[in-house]
Amino acid sequence: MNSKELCQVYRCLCDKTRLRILNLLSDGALCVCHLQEILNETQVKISKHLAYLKAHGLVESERRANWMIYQISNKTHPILEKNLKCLQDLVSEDPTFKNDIKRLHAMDTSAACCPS
Amino acid sequence: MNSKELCQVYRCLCDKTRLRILNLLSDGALCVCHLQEILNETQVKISKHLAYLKAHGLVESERRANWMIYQISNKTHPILEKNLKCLQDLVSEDPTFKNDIKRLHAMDTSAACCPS
DNA sequence: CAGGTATATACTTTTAAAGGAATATATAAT
DNA sequence: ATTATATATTCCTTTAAAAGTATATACCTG
Repeated sequence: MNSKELCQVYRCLCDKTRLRILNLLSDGALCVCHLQEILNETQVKISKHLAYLKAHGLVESERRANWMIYQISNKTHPILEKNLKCLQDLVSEDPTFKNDIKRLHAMDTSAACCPS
Repeated sequence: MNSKELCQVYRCLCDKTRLRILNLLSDGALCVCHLQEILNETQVKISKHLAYLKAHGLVESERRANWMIYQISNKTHPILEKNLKCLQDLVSEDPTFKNDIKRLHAMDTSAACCPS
């Protein structure tokens, strides 16, 4: 990874919505509608941020029937991995991140869209 | 540190010039003119990026006669420290960072502006 | 094929910030 | 006081990207 790619990773990380998405995906794969529900944001907003993360290699997507399942890319660079771990460390400090995870775990995962 | 502050740290990190500056300052305090010389960028550009980093608490400055000496803030948050360490790890991978450090070490530090 | 659901894209407006040119400020030297 | 040097600030133009509205696409069901 060179300096330009590194900047791009940081650009991906410097938006709160994207940090919340990455935080949730660090816990496991999720479909758009679940992210939308947990973050309580519009479909467009979530979708565009996911597109941004995907365009820069931070996440991958896979279609499952009507749903698109997103997950942290399994080809991530050490730098990104370290940053995602930093993010985990911060979860306990920030109410937003903390609450997102709480809502995720409280969520009904029996729906058709849920990755098994 | 909350999610908003975290985003701001990443915003500080998502510019190549600022990463180069932080990389150099990780090695020790430097005046503006030295940064300018090593990065081979205009005075305004360096000065504005330093102002940005200072405004967001990543660096501190101190006047020494005609010169302003900048250094990594000694009140940095663990998250930032981890990221700066990541940056160090990357130095060997990226020619720009590598070369900057090389130029720094080759530099004559006997000038009046040099922090002792 | 028609209709519904989930997601993506296009278009527009607004905002942050990057970079350059010119100018201002602070200190030092004479 | 004047001049020189180092650095900061202001003004301007341009660009990236965020958010919203509307529309398009993909897949499923009947």
